[in-house]
Amino acid sequence: MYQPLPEAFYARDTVLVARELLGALLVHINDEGITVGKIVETEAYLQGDPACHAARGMTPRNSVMFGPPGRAYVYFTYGLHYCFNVVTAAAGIGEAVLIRAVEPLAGIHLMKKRRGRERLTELCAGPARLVQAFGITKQHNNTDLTNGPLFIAAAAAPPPQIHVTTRIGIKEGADLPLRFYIKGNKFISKK
DNA sequence: AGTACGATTAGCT
DNA sequence: GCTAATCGTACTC
Repeated sequence: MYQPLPEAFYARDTVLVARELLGALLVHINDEGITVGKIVETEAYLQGDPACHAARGMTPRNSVMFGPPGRAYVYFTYGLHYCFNVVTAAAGIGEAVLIRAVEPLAGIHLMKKRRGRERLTELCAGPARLVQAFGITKQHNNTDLTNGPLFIAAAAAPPPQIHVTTRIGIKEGADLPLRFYIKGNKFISKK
């Protein structure tokens, strides 16, 4: 029913991918059930960008970013949270798009159970929140988003109006306009 | 071997 | 608005 976007979708300019991911559907199927949400907020992390994990060369943690596009880059931060990215561009480049917020569409009961929250706006508005709501774990790091239980499907609606701002929660590169979200959407992580 | 800190969140003032 | 929670990672000595 949902068809994963092909590797060719991810193997393009990272900013373009970040913009075109808005409206696309994040899908995860596991033994607990299926969860689906519309991607409403993304951030691009680029080569030569001081905020990018890959900016200072390859390390064990960021090596996935240098791998083929269309893989999941899941990293641990603040001692208790995970964030989910899609690897973009081409192998060896080290760029990715952080998925920052999703609008819940299906599997909402499961999301509520995983999050321990009832309000829809508290389920998937924030990078670590959506990871928890979708049951994404460190086991998904480096998994193939074009062929597997965790994937992204093409948008069901025409391209949305996009708002561009600076990125959230970073110190270096904080002035770059690399955050994208769907104008007027109620499930954004922050105004 | 030691240490500083982070692409966050929740709860409290 | 402020800050504790919490630990893997990267970097220094």
